[in-house]
Amino acid sequence: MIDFECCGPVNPDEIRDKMPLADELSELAQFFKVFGEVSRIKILSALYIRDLCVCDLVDSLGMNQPAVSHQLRVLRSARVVKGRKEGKHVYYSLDDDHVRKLLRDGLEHIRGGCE
Amino acid sequence: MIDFECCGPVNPDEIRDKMPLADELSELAQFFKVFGEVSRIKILSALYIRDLCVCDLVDSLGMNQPAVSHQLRVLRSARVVKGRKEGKHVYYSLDDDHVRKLLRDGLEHIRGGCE
DNA sequence: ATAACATATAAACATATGCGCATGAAAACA
DNA sequence: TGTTTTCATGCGCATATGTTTATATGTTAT
Repeated sequence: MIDFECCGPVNPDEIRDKMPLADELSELAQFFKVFGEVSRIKILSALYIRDLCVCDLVDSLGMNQPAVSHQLRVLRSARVVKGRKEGKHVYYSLDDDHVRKLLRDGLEHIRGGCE
Repeated sequence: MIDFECCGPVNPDEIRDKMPLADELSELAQFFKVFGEVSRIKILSALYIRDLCVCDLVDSLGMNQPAVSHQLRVLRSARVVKGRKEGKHVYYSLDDDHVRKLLRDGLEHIRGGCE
């Protein structure tokens, strides 16, 4: 009877009660997922340097224009970047300092920051 | 001729030079990707409360045992959690305060933290 | 040693997602 | 108005990844 009955002094209900709501967890995962793709990280790290229009991103990153647009759409939906129209161009920028901070912290961490 | 020639006063080389190395970007994306899945976020948010063994996680989260083990493997590989063996059980915990901080910041953000 | 339990792993399947191609929409300019 | 430019979107394909089922590994207790 492989039933995996539990064991320790832990009450499952106690854990569940202390955890964030299911909706919040979904949203949180969705938020992190946006940062978890190389092409999007590339775009974000470029926008970290300065605001750029789509064609700038295409030229700087060596990606297809539709690919850039597609990922920008994902980033926009997640409110990670925002775009402003200037004439023919649409200039994109990181949405807020929170995003900036997250990118900086992430880099620090993988660069072997303090543990 | 759909060529998407560029435009602004931006030198593509300048952007590329200022960006992190390709390897770092890959690693960074990989790191964030680990947090970008509901099942993993669930596990992490449970471990945020206290160290737990696999069967505790199974009971608390209502996930399959192999599913939990599988995701723990991913988390372990990314050095996001670590496990210590105690008798029959393997107790898992968040790897370091960096992870803890990231989870807290993420939650703050999606809960409509200051912008 | 055998049985029971805790965890890890393997294989198969379903789903999600990124990319490339073609096209569409909107704006600037002739 | 027609053309060019810039960007967005829809579709199809290939791949990656999560979940489930079944099984293997390892540990404790009888």
